[in-house]
Amino acid sequence: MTHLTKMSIDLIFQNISRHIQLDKTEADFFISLLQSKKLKRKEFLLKQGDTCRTENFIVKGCLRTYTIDDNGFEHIVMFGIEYWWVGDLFSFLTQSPATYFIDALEDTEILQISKANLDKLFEIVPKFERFFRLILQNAFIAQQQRINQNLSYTAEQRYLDFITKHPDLEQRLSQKQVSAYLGITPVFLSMLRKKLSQK
Amino acid sequence: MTHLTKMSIDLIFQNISRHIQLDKTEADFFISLLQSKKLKRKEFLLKQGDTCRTENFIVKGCLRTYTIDDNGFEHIVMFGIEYWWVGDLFSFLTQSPATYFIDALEDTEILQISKANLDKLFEIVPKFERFFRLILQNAFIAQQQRINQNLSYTAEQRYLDFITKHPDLEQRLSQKQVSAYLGITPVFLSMLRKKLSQK
DNA sequence: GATAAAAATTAAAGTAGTTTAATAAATTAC
DNA sequence: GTAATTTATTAAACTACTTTAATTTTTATC
Repeated sequence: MTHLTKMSIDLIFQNISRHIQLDKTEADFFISLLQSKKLKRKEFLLKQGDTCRTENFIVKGCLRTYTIDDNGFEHIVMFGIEYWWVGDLFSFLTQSPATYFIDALEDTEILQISKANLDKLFEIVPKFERFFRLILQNAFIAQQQRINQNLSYTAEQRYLDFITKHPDLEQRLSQKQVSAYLGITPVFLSMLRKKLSQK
Repeated sequence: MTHLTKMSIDLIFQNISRHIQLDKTEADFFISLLQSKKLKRKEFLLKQGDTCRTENFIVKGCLRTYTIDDNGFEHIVMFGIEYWWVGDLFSFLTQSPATYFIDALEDTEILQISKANLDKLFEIVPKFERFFRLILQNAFIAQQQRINQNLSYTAEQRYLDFITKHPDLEQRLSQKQVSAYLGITPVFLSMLRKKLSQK
């Protein structure tokens, strides 16, 4: 745990002010509930089975939330980059063992809020109920779209959609990570890319 | 639009009181914002391209939210039964054309709240921000689990998981609907069932 | 209660995506 | 800066799931 920088504070308020307006007292109180943390590439934020004790706002870097199946294959349920909130929500809310692993794909800096502090925040500044409802709404809609695409599209269509919708992310990720998100093998993604490049 | 019955009012308060507590004035105000509607089996609540003007609480019956792909196949992103809220959230929030079709798989009764009335509700009884945040949290977690299963499991595993987790639903749905939810063809589901029954 | 329509079953041929394995290219680490 | 490790490519054999089509069973309709 390191000291909160001015830059990271600015960044999180930039995110928050898109949804709710805070006065000075509310803003200061919110900041007092946060802790800063840095993760080296490949370092874990959460391991399956541990309890997720914080919700995490990414100031800089890239995280992935994933599982490992019975055959040892990784499956990525979400990536997180700057401005995203990440965590294992179920584990966080119920303080029960986590379903997911979360680790850093780049050196990453996050701001953390504990469950106790978030509960306190909701109680003292109820506006934050609204903030997290809005964040959740967006995440819910994005997830529903992904479910629909997984049902409706071929791997090729999903890949094309991914690079169109997230050109920024595609730059930062290895093909292995992209394939683990799309639900195909790295070998097949390589074949798709070859085929598409020949068109 | 029909009159709100005592039964449907009781049912929605049963749902709400699991998350927030209301006094008489708040409860009466909430009820004044609702409208009741009945749908016959096969009737549409929403069609792709139309604007989703209400969020809908199911009092009785069963709805499905789905898309139709370029080849005319239906893909179900969610079922809704008693106590569930359904709608096309993106279309509802932005009042833009809907992505999804929603229709009734059984004769169904719902309670509806319009966007204007929900906005008013949040303003006058902010506790409802919390209520919808909690509803959304649960829906988000369930969707994330489904994404993970679509990535990690074979069709057989997903089917077994579905009937274990939703034995009630399985009873009420045709195999065609179940297959459109699992992301496989009705033919393949039939083959799976035969194989499993022989074990 | 007969007829029509929709859903489920079965089988056989076809295909999108996997697996395995070998090689090449890129990245990491000392 | 070189060795070691990880990632990407390619090809060939394989399999989970689809497609088509014919038949049976169930459900809906008047």
